[in-house]
Amino acid sequence: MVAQRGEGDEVVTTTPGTSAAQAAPVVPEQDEVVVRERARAIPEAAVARLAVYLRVLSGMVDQGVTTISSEELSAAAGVNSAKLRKDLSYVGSYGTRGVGYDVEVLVSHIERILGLTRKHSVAVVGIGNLGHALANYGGFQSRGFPVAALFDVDEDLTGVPVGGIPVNHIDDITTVCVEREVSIGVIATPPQAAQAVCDRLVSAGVQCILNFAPVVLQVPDDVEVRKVDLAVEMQILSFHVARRADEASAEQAANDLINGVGVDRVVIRP
Amino acid sequence: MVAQRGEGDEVVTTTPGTSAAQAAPVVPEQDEVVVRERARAIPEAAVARLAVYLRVLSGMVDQGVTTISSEELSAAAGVNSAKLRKDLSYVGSYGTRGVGYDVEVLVSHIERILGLTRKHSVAVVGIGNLGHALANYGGFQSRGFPVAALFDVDEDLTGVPVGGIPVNHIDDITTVCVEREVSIGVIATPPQAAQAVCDRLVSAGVQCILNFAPVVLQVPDDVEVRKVDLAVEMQILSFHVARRADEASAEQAANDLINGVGVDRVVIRP
DNA sequence: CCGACTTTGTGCATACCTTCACAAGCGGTA
DNA sequence: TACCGCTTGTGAAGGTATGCACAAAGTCGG
Ligand SMILES: NC(=O)c1ccc[n+]([C@@H]2O[C@H](COP(=O)([O-])OP(=O)(O)OC[C@H]3O[C@@H](n4cnc5c(N)ncnc54)[C@H](O)[C@@H]3O)[C@@H](O)[C@H]2O)c1
Ligand SMILES: NC(=O)c1ccc[n+]([C@@H]2O[C@H](COP(=O)([O-])OP(=O)(O)OC[C@H]3O[C@@H](n4cnc5c(N)ncnc54)[C@H](O)[C@@H]3O)[C@@H](O)[C@H]2O)c1
Repeated sequence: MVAQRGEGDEVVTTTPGTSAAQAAPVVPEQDEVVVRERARAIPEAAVARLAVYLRVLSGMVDQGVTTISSEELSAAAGVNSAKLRKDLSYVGSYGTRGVGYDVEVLVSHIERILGLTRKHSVAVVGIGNLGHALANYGGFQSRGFPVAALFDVDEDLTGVPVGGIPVNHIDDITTVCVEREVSIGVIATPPQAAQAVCDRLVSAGVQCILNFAPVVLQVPDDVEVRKVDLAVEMQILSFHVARRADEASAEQAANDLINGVGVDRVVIRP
Repeated sequence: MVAQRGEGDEVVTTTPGTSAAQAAPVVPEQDEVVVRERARAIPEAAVARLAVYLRVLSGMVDQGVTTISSEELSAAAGVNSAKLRKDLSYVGSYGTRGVGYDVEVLVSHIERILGLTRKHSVAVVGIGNLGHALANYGGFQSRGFPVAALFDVDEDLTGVPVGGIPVNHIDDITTVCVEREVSIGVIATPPQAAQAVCDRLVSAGVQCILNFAPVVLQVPDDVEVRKVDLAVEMQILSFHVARRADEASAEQAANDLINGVGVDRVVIRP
């Protein structure tokens, strides 16, 4: 077991001399304060799933469901129920054995872990096809990610309101981002401009970036980038089509073989 | 070692009686034909990266680069070079020791593995904000994923050309998809409609789906779904913001502690 | 209050992925 | 040809994530 669970362990201190008591896997060195935080212990994959559970649970709340079992929730989220329970155990133990989880309690705890108790203002850069769609999309606002600023290099767009917010010129990015406390930057510019835009966002103090441009961004260690890359998604799907076709033709070939030789059955091994 | 590499091993057969020769990890049962295909052996994570390498390499071709080392390519793709070499080894051994990889050769082999030698026609369902952006996006066409059909339930849209293609009514989905050999369906409808649209795509024979609607789709085993979920991406970023803030405040608290007690240094353990 | 039943939380085995480290192989050079 | 330096390809190790299976812990009916 790696994760330290339980409510009051955000900060564990070991005053020099008084050590040795801890059942920690790593022995703290002499004269050292060990600060361990729960957050870091949650695997990234689990975080992504928690966000999905949260959405499913929100739907449940709307339907008036008050309690849900891991089996039901996992089915709705399309995952294995053991995995779901393990994911929830990172958040804490808020279920009742024999009953399940209280939906509202779970929602509030997942929200806390995901940091959704704070507001996260979003800036969209590049108000073209995609930028327009994003700016007009209501799904951000409603989930606690208000779009607070829009930027484009095109001067014809400057001042034009899109989705209720006037577009700013890219040159004002630092001032506006600081002023409106932007914490997430969304890049929807052509690929050529993406790295430059990213650099400007970073120097404006933005530490989280969602990138739609098909380029690999280079950023400092303290900046978190996530990319949405449709070409990659398509190609992964294409790979699966190809794999399926290969399998089918292999099976076909094997079956032909059977008809020639005297074999009983064909097994496709993983 | 699990992966069977080399060119001519797509179909390995063991005729009954003549077995025992194979150095396979699993002993084939009596009277059984074992068909093993290379494709399945490539980990999903590697496939996603191969798509990224492919794009970087395409850029290299345009710049006139003919040869590239794993070190250079991995830097450009933002991954560890050992990982890159292992990923490429799934594709085959096409590098030259002491030199690197021939860019064009690599491109063609990755394209082959990803199944990009075939054309994959795409249908977009739900021509709203996002659907318009997708239909107008040139990036699909240029990468071998022509948008071949658009669908919407809104009759005012029927027949209206978007990005050069007239919108069809959703009720014609089966006929049109079959006719135009659609192999990938993109769902850009409101969440409420997504599952129904998905079902219709599946019964039209579409086996690959890219879903933008924030719902978990239920599909048969032989259908591959990938989702693009902006809310989840945002929430993962939010989690990192929260984690960073926690770390900062923990360190702050610890430093305060130091000033009170007599401690030498603070270590934040992973 | 008890016992049957349900469901959580988690130890453990397994599978998967990443990273290191280095032998093998290749081109260039003398 | 023989050597040298560079880079690939890949065992092996380590780490992370997944899924099973079950004890622990609760509910609920009697
Ligand atoms: N449209 C889609 O559906 C879609 C899908 C997947 C990926 N993408 C990617 O998203 C990005 C945007 O796509 P799009 O179709 O909206 O393109 P677009 O050409 O319609 O819009 C790009 C916008 O960015 C602005 N821009 C250019 N340089 C800029 C800079 N330096 N600073 C600020 N703004 C700048 C342009 O003025 C324009 O308004 C591209 O990288 C594209 O590859 C788009
Ligand atoms: N707009 C964005 O930037 C954005 C971002 C992330 C996710 N999404 C998601 O993408 C989806 C579409 O978003 P949008 O902003 O384009 O919505 P939208 O309301 O602008 O467009 C939805 C379109 O789907 C059509 N539609 C509804 N029911 C349909 C059905 N049964 N069959 C076919 N078409 C149908 C509607 O007529 C409309 O044209 C939503 O699920 C949304 O959550 C959108």
